[in-house]
Amino acid sequence: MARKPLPLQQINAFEAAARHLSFSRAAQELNVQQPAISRQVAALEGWLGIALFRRSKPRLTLTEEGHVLASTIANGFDAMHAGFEAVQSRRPGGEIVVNAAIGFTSFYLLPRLAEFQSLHPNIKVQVVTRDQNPDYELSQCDLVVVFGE
Amino acid sequence: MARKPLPLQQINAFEAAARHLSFSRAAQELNVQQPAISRQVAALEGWLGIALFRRSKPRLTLTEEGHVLASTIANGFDAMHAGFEAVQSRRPGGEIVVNAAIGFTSFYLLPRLAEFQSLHPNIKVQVVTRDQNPDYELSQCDLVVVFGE
DNA sequence: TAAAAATACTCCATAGGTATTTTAT
DNA sequence: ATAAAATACCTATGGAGTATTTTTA
Repeated sequence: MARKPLPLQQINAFEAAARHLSFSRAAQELNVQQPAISRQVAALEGWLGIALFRRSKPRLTLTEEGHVLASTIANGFDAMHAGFEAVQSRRPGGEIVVNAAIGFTSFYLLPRLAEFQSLHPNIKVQVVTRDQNPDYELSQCDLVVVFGE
Repeated sequence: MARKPLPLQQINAFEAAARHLSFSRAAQELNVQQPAISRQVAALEGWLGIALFRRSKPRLTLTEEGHVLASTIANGFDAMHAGFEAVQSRRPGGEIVVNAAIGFTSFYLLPRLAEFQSLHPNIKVQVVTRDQNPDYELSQCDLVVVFGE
């Protein structure tokens, strides 16, 4: 069940460097200096015991192994990006108006509201207590809590 | 061409926590303390503005969004693991014969050999100490360590 | 000789550790 | 009562920055 830990920082640097075929430009993209990329990539290569780039002019080129690794890492990143997209797109927004008696509100609703809010931070919940707002248009509420009848 | 940066550390912590459904056990797996996981996951949730876990006893449970994210991240990690497998499987095998003085061997070489071996399990390293094998054919060695001239 | 990468060195911010409190059952 | 997560506070190490050297076309 346990996974071998992935050297994620190094992977990150390598992924950018592989896309740009340039440590300097990769550094720009990640908002760091060129030596940072150089070191992370070197560390990854050292760890693997495999050269991932050919340091030859006029531009960097990927070795065979570098190619393989770069494309699978790209797939991995794509998968994760897609996951974030999916999660963030299903964030429901909007507002809910709940109408309930004051007792039910204080003893049941409010204690549970915090958790709900932390679960759905961008849903606005407005609680209208019937006792204090007797004239409130029930038709404007999304949820009305009634006991007995 | 540039990608949005992924919060990889947080993702890593979350991935382990999601698999174990426990911050404490995730911490064990990653060889850190429980608060580290707690903070990384909290940071990720804060960043997304979405709760990924329901902190309820007897065990942690994933929210809907947590589920989605966990499985896509798992896919991403799988892809990367596969990439490393692929690259490492084409690692060179074979045998290296190292010739060195006994002092250097015991104080420098041997302490580092274990790590090298775990990194390259299919490279056989044979260490020949000069002192104890004075007649060994140096030409049969792949690496001879010499100090002074 | 010019460009990009590697290296040497210093330093600091980010994580992580320890101790403790809070929470939920 | 207990087991796990959250919080507070401190520390330290990994990784970044600057300056410089090396490489190679």
